[in-house]
Amino acid sequence: MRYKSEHKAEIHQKIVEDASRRVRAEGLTGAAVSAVMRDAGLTHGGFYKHFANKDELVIQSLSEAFWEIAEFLAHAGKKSKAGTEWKKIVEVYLSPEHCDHAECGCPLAALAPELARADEAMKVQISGELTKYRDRMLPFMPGRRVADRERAFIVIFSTMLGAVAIARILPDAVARAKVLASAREFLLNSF
Amino acid sequence: MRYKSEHKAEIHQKIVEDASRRVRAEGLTGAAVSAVMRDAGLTHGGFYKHFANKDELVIQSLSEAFWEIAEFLAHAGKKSKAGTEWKKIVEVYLSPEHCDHAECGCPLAALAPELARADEAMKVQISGELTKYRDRMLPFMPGRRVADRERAFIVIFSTMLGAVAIARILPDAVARAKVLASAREFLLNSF
DNA sequence: TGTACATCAGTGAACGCGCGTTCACTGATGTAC
DNA sequence: TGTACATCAGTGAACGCGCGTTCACTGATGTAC
Repeated sequence: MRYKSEHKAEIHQKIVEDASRRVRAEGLTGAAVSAVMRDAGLTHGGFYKHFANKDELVIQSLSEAFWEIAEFLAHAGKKSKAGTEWKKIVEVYLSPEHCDHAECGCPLAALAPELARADEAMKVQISGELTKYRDRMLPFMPGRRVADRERAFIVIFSTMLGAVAIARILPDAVARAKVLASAREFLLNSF
Repeated sequence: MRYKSEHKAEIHQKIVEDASRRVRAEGLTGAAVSAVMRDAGLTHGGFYKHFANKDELVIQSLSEAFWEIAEFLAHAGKKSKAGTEWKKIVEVYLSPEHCDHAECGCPLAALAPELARADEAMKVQISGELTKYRDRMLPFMPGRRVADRERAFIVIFSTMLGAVAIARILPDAVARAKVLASAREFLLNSF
């Protein structure tokens, strides 16, 4: 059968978005070809009409993840008045909702060490995505000079992703909330 | 053939230490049964004379990893005078050496999101190891009351593991050093 | 306007691979007699 | 003291499983004549 001209692009995007959720929820190897195709209502054989190989899907799903979270945090930031956007970003990043929903959260909190172990070709792409993410967040970071905001990005996001990563290990919701709250108070009092 | 009474325990420990390195270097699935047995000079079939299953090895290798890094940081801390131990710990944790050698470093920096995705039975054990790690570090943390030191542990280790995790993604050594230095300066000026 | 053909997203059987796990077997040594 | 047997860490072939990937095929539709 033949399809409308938009059809292929829509299916492609559906696969990428599904893979992006799976990768964040289950790890870099969590988006199996047959699983993402099944979710798109197709069979595994058609995968290679959309992607050259599995790595291409992984890269695109990471790109999607970085884009989604940057969009989400930027929107949250924009609701605050100038100079305090970073506080709002800290609050939503360190919220129980973000902690409990890795599948639509920050790929750094969900995957950072796995990204570090990716092969050379993939790492080039990943660090490119990371740079875009940082540049997107930079206008909202505290500090007057660019260098100050770059340093603020590093320490704020390090602390946030570390706190979320630790919290997610804990089985007890109260303990998780305590970790998130400690990191939030610390950061909000630090700039 | 039969072996000396210590022999089995020695081989067991060798397997665990090797698996601990592999897991930190390559991820929670990075210590394949055949690989760790080959490294111990044995064949894969003998594995089940030492462990009930693969999960048991993973848990023991994580326990080993937490123990090793706690030992290392505690020794570093003890070299400093009372009240400043945490500064020494921050320095060695955020050193390029630690960043470049995940295989003998902190399992949180190397594996945190993967630990969060472990199944229920494993997570119970892992959060137990995390608690032991925290209790081991607590005497060195800044703050007079226990609650203060607990909060200090959370924010200091969140920031440190986040910074190391981000740095390890970057292909450029200078950029990595900058991330580590930013986090170090931030923490040292925060308590 | 009607017919023959090209296109191409999607199908599903098949492949090799690495993995965790099982199991009948080996053989050096400690132990019972 | 010498012999028969039990022990048990280690061996290596074999298993099923899920994975990424390939490929001959399908069939609805656009296009050329």
